[in-house]
Amino acid sequence: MEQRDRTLLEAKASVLKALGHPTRLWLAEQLADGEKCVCQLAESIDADISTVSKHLAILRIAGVVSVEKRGKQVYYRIKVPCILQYMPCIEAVIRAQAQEQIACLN
Amino acid sequence: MEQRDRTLLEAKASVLKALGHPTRLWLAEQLADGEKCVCQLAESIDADISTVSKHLAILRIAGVVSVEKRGKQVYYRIKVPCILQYMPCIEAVIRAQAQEQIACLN
DNA sequence: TGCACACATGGTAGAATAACCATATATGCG
DNA sequence: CGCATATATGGTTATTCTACCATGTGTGCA
Repeated sequence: MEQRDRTLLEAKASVLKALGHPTRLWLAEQLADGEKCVCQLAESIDADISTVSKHLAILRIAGVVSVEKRGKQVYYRIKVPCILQYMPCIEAVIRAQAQEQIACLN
Repeated sequence: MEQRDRTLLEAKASVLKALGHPTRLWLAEQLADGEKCVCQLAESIDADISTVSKHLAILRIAGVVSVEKRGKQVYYRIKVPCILQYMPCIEAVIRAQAQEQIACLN
C-alpha cells in the first residue's frame, strides 16, 4: 500500500475511532440539533467534567466537532453533519447481528 | 439515560470502534467488492495471519462481516453494505480538518 | 493414515485508553 | 482587585488493545 493511502486510511480510522466510544457518540448525538456548551453536556451525564472535556477534545482533534468560546462558556457543534446520517446504518448492523444471534438459538 | 438507550449507544459505539482501526477498516474496504478468504486478505498486508484473523473476528463479533467456511478456506464478506457508503463523509471530515489546520498557519 | 495448508486461539509484553482528582487558566461580576 | 464559574490540562492507576509467537483444530490430498 502506498504511503498516501495509508495516511488516508489512518485518518479515516481515527474519525471512526473517535466516535467509537459510548460517551463520545452520545456527545456527538447531543450536538445533532445545535451547539451546546460543556456545562449543558456535562449536567446530563454521570461523569466528571474533566472527562467530558477530554472526550470533546478527542472529537475536536478528530475533526468531528468545532469549538467556539463565547464568554465563560465553550460551545461545541458538529462540524460535518453527515456523520450523524450514518447512525441508521449502524443500527441496521446491530439489528442484523441480533437477528443472527436469535437464529443461533433455534 | 435509560438502560435501553445506553445499551443501544454502546452497541453503536462498538460497531464504530470495530471500524476505527486502520487494519480493520482496510479489511472492510477490501471486502467491499465481494467476499475474500483470509489468505487473500493476509497476503496483501504486512501482518501476521493470526493478527488478521483476530481483526476479522472483531469485525465479525461487531456484526460488520459474516463468515462462511468452504473447504479449507474461510470467506468473509460485508454483512450490511451501507457501512462503506459513509466513507465520503468521513473523508469530508478529514478535508475540513485539514483546511482548518492550514488556515491556522496563516 | 499422515502430511501440508488454512485459520483460530491462547499467551505475553508493551502501548494506548479512560476515569478520576488536583490544579491551572480565563472570564465576568461585585 | 478578589471571587466564583466554566473549561482545560497534568498526573496517576487500572483496564484494554494490539502485535507477535506458539500451538491447536479442521480439511483435503497423497
